[in-house]
Amino acid sequence: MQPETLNFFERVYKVAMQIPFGRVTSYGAIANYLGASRSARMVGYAMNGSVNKDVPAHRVVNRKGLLTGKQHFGGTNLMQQLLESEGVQVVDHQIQNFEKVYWDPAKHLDTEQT
DNA sequence: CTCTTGACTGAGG
DNA sequence: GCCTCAGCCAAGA
Repeated sequence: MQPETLNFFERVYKVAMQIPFGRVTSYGAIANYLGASRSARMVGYAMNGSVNKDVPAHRVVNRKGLLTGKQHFGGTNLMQQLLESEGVQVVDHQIQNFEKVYWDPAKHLDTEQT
């Protein structure tokens, strides 16, 4: 279990940082992994401060594979370029082969996270 | 304590 | 298949 000493945001950061290279996930997936499947919005909200951290927020998109948060990356196509740099094809803010690059933390990670 | 906001999701038209 | 409405939940003022 996660120690409540860490805020909801901190938990999101940890999971996001564990996203493998060239892979992406959805807010709901992270929220579900944290046991807060209803708090998907909170995940994105938390990412707001993750930009300045070691959290690859660009690997986190909504359930449609759309780069909804690209706006928060400076208002440019930075987020898209970052994903393409990792081998993720992105067209018009939308991830191609989303099912292939999709990565579910609850499915690949364990309950333990350092 | 109450109200507002938000990088979401699912259901309905 | 696209658009709109409502629900959920945590943090900040």
